[in-house]
Amino acid sequence: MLLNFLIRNKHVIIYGISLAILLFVMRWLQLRLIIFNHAFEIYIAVIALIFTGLGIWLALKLTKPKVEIKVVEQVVERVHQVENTSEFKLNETALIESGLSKRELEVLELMATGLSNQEIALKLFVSLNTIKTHSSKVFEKLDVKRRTQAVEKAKRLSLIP
Amino acid sequence: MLLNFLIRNKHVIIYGISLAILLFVMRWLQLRLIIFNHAFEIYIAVIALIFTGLGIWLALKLTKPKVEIKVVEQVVERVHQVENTSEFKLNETALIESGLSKRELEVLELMATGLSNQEIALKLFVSLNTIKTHSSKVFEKLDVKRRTQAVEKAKRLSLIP
DNA sequence: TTTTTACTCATACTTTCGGGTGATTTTACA
DNA sequence: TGTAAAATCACCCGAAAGTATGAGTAAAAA
Repeated sequence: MLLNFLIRNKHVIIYGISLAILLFVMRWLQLRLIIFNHAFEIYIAVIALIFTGLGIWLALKLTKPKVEIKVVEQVVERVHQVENTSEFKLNETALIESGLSKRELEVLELMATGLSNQEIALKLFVSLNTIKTHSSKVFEKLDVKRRTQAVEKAKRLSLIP
Repeated sequence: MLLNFLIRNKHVIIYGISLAILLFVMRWLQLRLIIFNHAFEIYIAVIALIFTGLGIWLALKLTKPKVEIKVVEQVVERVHQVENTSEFKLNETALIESGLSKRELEVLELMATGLSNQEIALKLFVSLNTIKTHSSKVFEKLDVKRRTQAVEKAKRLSLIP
């Protein structure tokens, strides 16, 4: 349907509309900037910067991290706490068993670095509420109550370095 | 050296030069495009597109490639609770430098196990407020803002296992 | 002996966390 | 193409964490 089409191409449409609006604004701005010397160059530079930023934003937003987790075989369990010197080996088995999703693991990792939920949200380009949801699920899946416990347990299970 | 500097900032330099050239070309193009109606809009659109592309390229170029996790087969030996031969060596120097007192270090250690302030207070037979005071001092001395950061930093400094 | 330091505790206040609920949107897959 | 899981976001509310300030006490250092 048309509606479906519109929804599916939301990003593109928003992008197009933004571009149109920007063109209009720029056109309007030109009328009063034109009186200055080099206004044109400044104008172009501003546009270039804005759209470079937009491009970066687009790339970050639309790029999907192609992370795939495949399980072929599970052999044995047990964790070993080798005093790692720079060599961290993710315990795939424990990861699967924990049931953590990609995103949840990502949040957990950032959590372990000591970031607040707000900081994590900013880093991942999502809202604070989203991070709260993720972290809640992490706690649930790791069967802990606090982020400090989650980090401690995750390290013990070699889910994070 | 200068050469090194140039190489290291290759991307930025190329970007800057491209921008300059583009400005120049655009300026030149303007002279013959200006005669058409809406030439300006076309002009801007072209710039917008080019720089959007540039932004995308930049983002893709500067962003670390996405990771792909694959599990094929795990050969894990059973390590039976050899569970640390306790090879933790406290970094005395770092401890002195940090200026942490005995009690503060104690609180920090319990913190690292994921205990809440209330739990720590119960464990040490002191009031919650006392623990809050201690933890505040710990954060201050470690120059961090949150307990998760404190734990992370303390581990890095080998103040705790 | 005086001073300093560590430890203790309190009150008041702000911020962050975490639980609970519900909803929409993507994505993957059968 | 419909369904299930994952990801996103919102709002409320209570608990926990953290800040600021002040203060009393005991032990160590001067």
